[in-house]
Amino acid sequence: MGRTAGRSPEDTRRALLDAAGEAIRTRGVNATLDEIARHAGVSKGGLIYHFASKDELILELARDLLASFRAQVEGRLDPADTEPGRYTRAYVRALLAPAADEVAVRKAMALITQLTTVPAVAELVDADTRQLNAELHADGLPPDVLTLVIAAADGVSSAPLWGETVDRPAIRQLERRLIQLTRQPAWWQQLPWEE
Amino acid sequence: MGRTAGRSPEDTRRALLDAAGEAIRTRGVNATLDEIARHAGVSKGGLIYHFASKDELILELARDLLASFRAQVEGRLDPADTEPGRYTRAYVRALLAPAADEVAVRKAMALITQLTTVPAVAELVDADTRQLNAELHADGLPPDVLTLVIAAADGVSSAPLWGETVDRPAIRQLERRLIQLTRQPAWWQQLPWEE
DNA sequence: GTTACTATACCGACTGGTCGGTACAGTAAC
DNA sequence: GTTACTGTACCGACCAGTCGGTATAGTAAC
Repeated sequence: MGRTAGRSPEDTRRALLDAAGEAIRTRGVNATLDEIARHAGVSKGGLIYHFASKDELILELARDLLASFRAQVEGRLDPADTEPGRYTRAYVRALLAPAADEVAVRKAMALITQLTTVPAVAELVDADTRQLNAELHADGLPPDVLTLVIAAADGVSSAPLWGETVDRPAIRQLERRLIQLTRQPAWWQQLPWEE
Repeated sequence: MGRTAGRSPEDTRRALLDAAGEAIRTRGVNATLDEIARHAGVSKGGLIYHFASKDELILELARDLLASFRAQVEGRLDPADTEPGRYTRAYVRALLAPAADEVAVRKAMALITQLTTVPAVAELVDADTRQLNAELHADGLPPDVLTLVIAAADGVSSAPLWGETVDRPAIRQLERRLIQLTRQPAWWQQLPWEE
């Protein structure tokens, strides 16, 4: 048999990556190739046609996730915003914003942690993190404020790892406050010091 | 052969749990029983003697990690501190303090995320998180301040997941500021609102 | 406009190795 | 004699990767 449905190879590839993500997120990296393939409406042979090995599939999935996260951040840059901290604000929005793809972004975090068992992926993630951090630190905010804002954003995005579902309104408020902080870094730095 | 070294069964059990943690942290849940056993200086048969199955070993490891984290938090409760937010402060200290076991606590986070691929562990973690959250919310702090403090602490502890090593001084400062915040929640709530 | 051929995009049966778990006989410490 | 193992041998399941086959689209000579 050949191309049965009117689906383009690129669509199949996409479907395979999505299916792999879904499967690995729930079942871990021991998710079967067969399982992934079938979930994408393809046979195992078809999967292998697109991705030579399981490791390659996983590596490609990792690349895809990192790239899409980058795109999320970049997409949330405010063109009208030229003040220091604009990139940090986009970062916060990407991690906290309750858009339709918010779930996707945050679930991706949980997924990546699974993928890092493949050494090549671990390196990839490490390099990407370093790069992202460098960009954030070149954003013009005082380091101590940046540390807080990044930590808070990361914390919220890591919450689903523990199965917890944080309530939306609280996150929205936190988002607004964090962004406000990047505009008034002095506020945080002037927290009165007792003792 | 029999008991070769003068090691108590409890020590062997401990060694097995530690070895399992180390192996799974680096190689994922597909780490071999044989591998784990040898790393603990025990044969595979010896491992099975203590843990009937791999799932049981993993489940026990998860229990151990959760319990030791609880112990960490409890151990950092200040007996002289009776103000609202005392439990939250212990939580922050447990996650951010640069003690000798700090690395252990934070690495444990990365490990647990691996273990959650076993459904029973996922439930366990979920239940534990819910409980912990309930205790934190019953700590007398305003919810919005609590959200920030928890998120920031979680964020720092999740950083090693991405391979990044955050610099100590920055974390120490953040720790002090977060604890300060729990003592002056109004400060955060009075962050001026422009726009 | 039919024939011939090629490239693409798969299918699915099979294989070879890996790994969890079992079984058991022996053995050293307590 | 019980506990706490060692060491070996083995079974069965599962699974990644291989491979021969197949359907379809495109191309191009005639």
